[in-house]
Amino acid sequence: MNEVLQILKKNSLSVTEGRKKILELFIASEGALAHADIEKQTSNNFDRVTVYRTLQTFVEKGIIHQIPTTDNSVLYALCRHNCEQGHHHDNHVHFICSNCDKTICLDDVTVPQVKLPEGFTPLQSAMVVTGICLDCA
Amino acid sequence: MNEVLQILKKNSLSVTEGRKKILELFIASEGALAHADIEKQTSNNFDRVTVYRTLQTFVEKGIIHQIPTTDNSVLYALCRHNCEQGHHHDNHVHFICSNCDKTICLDDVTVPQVKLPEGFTPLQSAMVVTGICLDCA
DNA sequence: CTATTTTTGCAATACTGTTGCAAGTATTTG
DNA sequence: CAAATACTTGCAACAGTATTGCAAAAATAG
Repeated sequence: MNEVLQILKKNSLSVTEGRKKILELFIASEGALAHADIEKQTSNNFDRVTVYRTLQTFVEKGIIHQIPTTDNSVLYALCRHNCEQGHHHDNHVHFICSNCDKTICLDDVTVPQVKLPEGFTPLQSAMVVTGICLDCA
Repeated sequence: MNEVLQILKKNSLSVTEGRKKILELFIASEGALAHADIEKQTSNNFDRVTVYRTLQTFVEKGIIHQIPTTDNSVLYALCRHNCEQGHHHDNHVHFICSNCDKTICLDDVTVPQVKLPEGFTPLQSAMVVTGICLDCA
């Protein structure tokens, strides 16, 4: 409960109902959340615009990070390993369960380096693995 | 030119203007294409719906594959290494240039295997690397 | 060339995301 | 603690993106 306040303060964000609620959702949820999930789970207590802006703010502050998908949706997840200043978000692997459709951050699995062809300079890498998760096994 | 017909026949698809044109676009383009690119480059000769349906059909047949991104757009690219039946699409690395914004399939760079925590079974892996490409170096 | 199957385009609809601005809420400071 | 300031929210309007049903048109099979 206090965790939420700490995070907001630490990032010099005003403490508002919306931000508290949305942060709590992320903390409570195991996996990643899409914008639509959040709207549903807050029972439309907040304006769509507010949710968009809150997510954007959280991404900028490095509180959450975005996960790439192939289905035209963007997923968001908490940065657990207290990443600083919005850097280093993408160095863990994301797992999407094809059974329960949950997206899980494998915080302990780092994205391996790959050898790129001559002339390509890597800056950031993202990796998404699809398969069957722990709960569905 | 004939390549296009071959591909369509091989997948038992009717040969139509739209499909031919869109396939030609993919063959001509080095990188990946978004739905919007295709609409622009066909000068709106085809209905938006037709483009959507064509892309969907091509994905189902395994002619093209989707590339995950974090900005709510889906990119499509040709499967070069004649993947069969829609399998094995995601085993090469995709590169997005942060300078020119092109997305390039690195067909020769395969996605490395990662060790997942106990209980997770991988089926498919996708990897996207962001950085500076050959042309922008 | 005709019959059948497949694909297209239109219309309607729904979802997703963004911006400006006024009103409201949170924080700062004296 | 109250007033001043700064920040956040909600509304309205808008733009872009994606989906579905159905009738017309085109492609393929016989």
